[in-house]
Amino acid sequence: MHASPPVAPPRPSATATCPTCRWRALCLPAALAGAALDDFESAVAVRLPVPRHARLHAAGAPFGHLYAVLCGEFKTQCAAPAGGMQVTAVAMPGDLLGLDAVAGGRHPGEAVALSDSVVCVLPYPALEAQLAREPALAQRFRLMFGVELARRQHQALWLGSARAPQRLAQLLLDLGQRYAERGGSATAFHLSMSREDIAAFTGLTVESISRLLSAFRRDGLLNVSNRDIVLCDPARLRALAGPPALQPALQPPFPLALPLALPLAATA
Amino acid sequence: MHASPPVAPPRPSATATCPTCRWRALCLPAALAGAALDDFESAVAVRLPVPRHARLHAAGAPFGHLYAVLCGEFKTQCAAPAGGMQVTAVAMPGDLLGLDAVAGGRHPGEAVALSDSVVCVLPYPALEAQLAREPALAQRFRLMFGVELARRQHQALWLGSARAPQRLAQLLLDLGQRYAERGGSATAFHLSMSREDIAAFTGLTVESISRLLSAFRRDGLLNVSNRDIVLCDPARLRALAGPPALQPALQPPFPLALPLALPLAATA
DNA sequence: CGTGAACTTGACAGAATTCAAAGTCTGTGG
DNA sequence: CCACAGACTTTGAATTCTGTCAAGTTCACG
Repeated sequence: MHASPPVAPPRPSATATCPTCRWRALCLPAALAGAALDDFESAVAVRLPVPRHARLHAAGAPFGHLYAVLCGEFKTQCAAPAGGMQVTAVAMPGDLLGLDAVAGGRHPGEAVALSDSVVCVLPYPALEAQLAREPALAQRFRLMFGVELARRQHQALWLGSARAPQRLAQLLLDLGQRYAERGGSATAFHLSMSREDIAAFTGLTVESISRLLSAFRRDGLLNVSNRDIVLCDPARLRALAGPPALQPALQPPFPLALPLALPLAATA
Repeated sequence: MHASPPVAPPRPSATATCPTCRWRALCLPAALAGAALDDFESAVAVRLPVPRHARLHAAGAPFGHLYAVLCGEFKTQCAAPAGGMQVTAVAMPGDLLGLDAVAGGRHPGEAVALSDSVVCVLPYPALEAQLAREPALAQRFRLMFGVELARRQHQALWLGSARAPQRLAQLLLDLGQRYAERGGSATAFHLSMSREDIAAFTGLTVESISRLLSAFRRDGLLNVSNRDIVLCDPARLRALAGPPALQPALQPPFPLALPLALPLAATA
């Protein structure tokens, strides 16, 4: 039992295609259909299996492709000032990897598979060409960029202002929500991250994570055995975690009707 | 003496236009010229003065426009779980405000002017229309999105893994670098943020900031009197701060020549 | 010149890390 | 199938860092 969404097929093999992909609605080609979708499919030249613990790309590697997670999970991590690795993101099926390299021309961190995974390789120059041809695709791309940005911002929010228990609660709820979006359970799932990964993501130490999980269990908030976790009291966990990230409206792209009202409240 | 880059004109009044704008190379229309630039200029319907401490938009406000900072500085802040405000970003001339709202359809936080400022209001629907017509503009937009994403990621990195002195050093160096990019000094500038803002940005308390500034001064790293700061020993400060964010290559968009090499290093 | 906000400094308490050790799981090879 | 080695996880002190509380000081503005 490895794959995280319990319902997921054990290995949607490297022969999948966008038109039939289970995760298309979450992914970049969500906005496409017909010929445009076929075009996109042929631009996605390669489906690349990445075994657990293998590195999809190194830190500092030149940016050539974006990757769409087809199956499995990834972490991206950067060398932290203090010597360790800071995990900056966790990617699930449908998520895009490599957006943080668009600006710099190289990947700021490395991406490592947390479980046996498959990615779709999107050569960026080819993708850009298609973005220029397909406004709907370009819009979708901006939306996914925006989701990623909002996610990082929210992450910076709680990394900066939340204490240890809030941070862990935030992570667990976020994982659960994302599993739920993918057809799994929001309250019972398998942790693909080790305690060390969780620590590196929350900005805490392994020991703190372990202690917190024990404390949460004592308080009846969750049940955890090895890497299988059940959130028994999501409501209380949410209360503990504080305000959630505001939900990205992934479906409705943009309603074109906005009066140019310019409220300017002075706060003096 | 308010404006941050000492060289800047005191008030590039609301009559400026993109073709003559001092910050165009840093801003969205950097890639445009001629008729396309004029088109963009006419889409930027309004230049809006925002007095110090006034709010450009509220938290949770529906997303209608992006804002380009023409003059002055802004902070964006969100309500933190613990009750206070967490400052999530500082925007300077040429920067875009509101990108974090593209995905959610509403602004996750509020934007407040740190000094008397002027913004260019970009109605997002009109901008999207133009992005569809002008691939160069769209590419530039993605680049700025990417810079913002990389910035947040780097921020999350040090918020998660750095101790208090590193965090403050990181902020001061980042501010200096951005002033330098705008024609000011990287080592001597005016802090438009209050100690409270600095604390809310670094995830520390006002008292810690104050103590750290004093300690840095004792160590000969900097000189600070009120809000005027001079970084005396940038090298040592950099060493203290740890690895900097990798520099976004803002000028060269993308070299179109990338072999599809797929290295797959196992880290077992 | 006075008032209030912003900033600085000190003493103390609490939170989280560090150091240290024991316990548990996983996968390998017999 | 079982035993073993190494990695991962848990738990327990002691230490360090940062926040909290409580002054006092300086600065900006009327």
